[in-house]
Amino acid sequence: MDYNFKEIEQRWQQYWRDNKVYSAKVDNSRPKYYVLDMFPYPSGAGLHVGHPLGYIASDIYARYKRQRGFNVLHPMGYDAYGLPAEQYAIQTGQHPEVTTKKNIARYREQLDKIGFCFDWDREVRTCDPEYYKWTQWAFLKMYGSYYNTAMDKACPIEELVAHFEKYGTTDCNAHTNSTDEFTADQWNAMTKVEKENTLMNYRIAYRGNTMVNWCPKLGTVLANDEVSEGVSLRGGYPVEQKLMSQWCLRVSAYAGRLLRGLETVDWTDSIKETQRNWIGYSEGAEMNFNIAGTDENILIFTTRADTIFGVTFMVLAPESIYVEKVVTDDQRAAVDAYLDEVKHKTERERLIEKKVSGVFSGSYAVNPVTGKEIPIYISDYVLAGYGTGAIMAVPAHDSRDYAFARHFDLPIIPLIEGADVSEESFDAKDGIMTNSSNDRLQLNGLQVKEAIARTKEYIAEAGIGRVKVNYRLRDAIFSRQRYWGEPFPIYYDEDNQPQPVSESELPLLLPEVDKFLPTETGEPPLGRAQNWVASNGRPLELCTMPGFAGSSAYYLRYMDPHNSEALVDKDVNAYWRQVDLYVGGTEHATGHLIYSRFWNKFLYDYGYVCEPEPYKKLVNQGMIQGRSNFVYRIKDTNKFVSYNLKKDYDTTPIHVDVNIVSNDALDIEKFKAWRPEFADAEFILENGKYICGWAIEKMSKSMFNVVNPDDIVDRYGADTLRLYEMFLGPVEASKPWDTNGIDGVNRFLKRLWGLFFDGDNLKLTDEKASAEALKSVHKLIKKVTADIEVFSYNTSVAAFMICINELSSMKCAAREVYDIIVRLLAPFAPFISEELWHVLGHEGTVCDAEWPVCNEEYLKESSVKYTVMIKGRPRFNIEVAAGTDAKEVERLALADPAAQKWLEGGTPKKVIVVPNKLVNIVI
RNA sequence: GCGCCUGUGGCGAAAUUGGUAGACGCGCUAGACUUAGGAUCUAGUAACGCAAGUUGUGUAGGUUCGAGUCCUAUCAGGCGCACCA
Repeated sequence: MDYNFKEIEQRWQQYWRDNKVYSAKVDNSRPKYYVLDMFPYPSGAGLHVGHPLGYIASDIYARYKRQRGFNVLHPMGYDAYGLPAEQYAIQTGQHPEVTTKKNIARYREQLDKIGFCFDWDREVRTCDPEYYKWTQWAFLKMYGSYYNTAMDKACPIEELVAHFEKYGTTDCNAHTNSTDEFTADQWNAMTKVEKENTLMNYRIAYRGNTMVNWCPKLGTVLANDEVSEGVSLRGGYPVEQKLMSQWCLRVSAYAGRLLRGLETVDWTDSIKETQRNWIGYSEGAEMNFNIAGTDENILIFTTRADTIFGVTFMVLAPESIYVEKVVTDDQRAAVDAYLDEVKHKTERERLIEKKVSGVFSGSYAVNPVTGKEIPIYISDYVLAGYGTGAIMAVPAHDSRDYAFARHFDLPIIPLIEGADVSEESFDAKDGIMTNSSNDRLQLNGLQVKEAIARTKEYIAEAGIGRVKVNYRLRDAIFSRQRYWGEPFPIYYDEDNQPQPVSESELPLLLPEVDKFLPTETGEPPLGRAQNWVASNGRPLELCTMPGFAGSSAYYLRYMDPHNSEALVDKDVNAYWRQVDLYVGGTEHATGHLIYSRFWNKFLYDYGYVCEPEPYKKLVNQGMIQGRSNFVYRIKDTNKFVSYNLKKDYDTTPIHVDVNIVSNDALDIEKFKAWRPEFADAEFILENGKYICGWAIEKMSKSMFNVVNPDDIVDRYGADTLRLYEMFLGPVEASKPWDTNGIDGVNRFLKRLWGLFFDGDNLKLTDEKASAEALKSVHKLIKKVTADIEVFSYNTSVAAFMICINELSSMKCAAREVYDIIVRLLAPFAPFISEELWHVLGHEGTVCDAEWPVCNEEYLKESSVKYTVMIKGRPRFNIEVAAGTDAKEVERLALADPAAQKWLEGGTPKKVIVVPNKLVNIVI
């Protein structure tokens, strides 16, 4: 009986499905373990061989944990809302739901073949109303909340209203982007609309006028993490800045907690660092600069308070609210011209040009420490969105201020001893202060760090500002002018004010539309829907939510996917708690992984979930690149020359489908059939073969290097695919796919099979295993157990191969040995393990087979080999009884004739004995 | 510019964390078997050298009896952030 993987895999796949082998249930008597993969967007192209890499890695871990007695939750679902299905719908008229369903079916088929232990009863789809009901529910909760900065958590907005009614904004600890202040009387005198508008400055989900990344080609706004270098990540279309009224999430209120939370999770340093960068903590001070001749102040933020004596001018962002207050009549025309110019530049142009521009406002500000008057400029090198949108410029110690000062010929005052600012600014926070003392504040002679601290103290004492922490993280823009997304549970009342749809009306279903394009009047596609009104007849919001909405809390829904009363039941959540192991790509470092943590923390604030962080450990699988093959056509002919002969000809490399190449040798017949123009191609061969060239490139259709996992499964079986993907290298590393090496692992499985069967007969016996065989297999237990814990699967697979080779050469047929091997192999190659598990006479399924324990007794050696090093090289070996002490080993080594030959009768300078390893003799 | 990561055979990669560098697999070479096949098995395979030996982990130093591993500098590649005050 040969290893018939096709038959085995089909049979067990069916069995697992029929018997719901991988279904998980809450069981308080057993410890839980939650293994999660980032769920895929079901694209039309299907899976290629790179996609399952992470799934295989997590599947191995999930199966391993189960064998170790954990109650494992390992679900899978689909991130089903997204742009590609909608773009496809626009082109073809095909409803995105139809496309999505079709793609999901295809994904499921591909995933099933690979033998994952997903609990499919828990599948979620973000576009399913039963699912997005809870996305909408969370949005309503955020709408009904504000961020209490004293308690450092979200609280009901009603509490804020009560505070306003009693005290106005006095002692109000609420996160806001508004600087407005009002008394209780003023609040109480406000109209309903005014109150609503004011509250929008506090809600966690709010409607705000913000500068957004507008992508005209896609007809929608994009989040910061969906834009890179001025173009959209999806599609690569140009993106411009535009002031728009949009739904936003007050993610910035959580910046501090998102930052601190990173210390409590087990993620790689690089991804934590990426998040830290994105959150952008900076500690500094806010200071008020009086506008000369008025009682108005300009608030600035600086991390270099110590440089206050070197401030020679101020700069406002063009969008700054202060601009209007400082423009004088004679500068009005110049300022307007500049603002106009800036507005017409896209962010991309601004970045590319990088030339100094700006305009004088006409006004002066008073330096609060020196009392000196300094000019106020307006320039786009200051960003409205960071800090206060206004800076104090210190050209001597900031390169951007320096460039500006040079351009406008403004004074440059050095403040650090020995700093040469004739050619460039001195930006380092290092040195001794100078030129920095007056009767109010003395910094001269201090180190920069001391000066910063001293200045901060002074600012507080003198009441001209305060110590302030600033974050780069901005609020998330939550509206998309698109069809294929979650509708907002929001309608607009008679005053055109947004109002929440009642929770009892959720889910608010996505309506049908005739076309998936904006309306003639430029409204989002939902504007085409008939009867798109709330139960009270008022019009509903036309935007939909962005992609990250549905993926932010999906891991919670898996815990309790069919609950119609709650996102997740409290007791159920208290059992599964959080994801213990999360596996996915690094591309979500600043998107999904931030939003999801934010969303989780918000739910945590209300006690809906019991853990402040959603993902305890994170493993980032690497990308699998493609390995392209090339043929070389001799110019102006239809003749192709083999790789190693091409240097004699003038050739053009042409991508050739990797599926008609094997070990870099071209299948000429298939090549001729591949494309009509190659039908009568001629070849110059080497050794009777046509050898192709190769290169590592991204796996993509256009490079003809896409390898489909289905093809591999058909040819070698899922177990071989799984083992090979793991054998390629560390899970975290990016590496090229090269089908060439797959024979090696396939051979391993065949050999294993061959150890069980001799023809149709079972070869195994109940004989006692030899000490040698036991040693080999217990070494394997030790190695594989240690490797799995650190995701070093490639070395595990190697260890299996070594063990099988050893058992094979010692002709071991002892059942007890193979019983252990099957248990160990089960997470890696579940199909063949399942089959062999039953061949060994076991009942049940191998995924419940107990994980074997290494018995160190078997590994003990009676004697130990020491390598003797002389002059830094291994020279000979000695063998001594196990447990011989170091002194004795040294004596034996020196007594050896070989050592004597090197020593030539002398004595060694030094002898080092490393226990059980080596003796180093220094002469 | 700031921050993080990675450099080891023809290729993918190992190295018990400071102890015989290159495990394991691919490829390659030779051989065996065979109704030539993209099957199986055996042996070899870092480089130089007939050999004893010598040299080898991007480069240059350093610490150490001993460095792929630790320290300093430097080069190359990748990733993240970026007029962030």
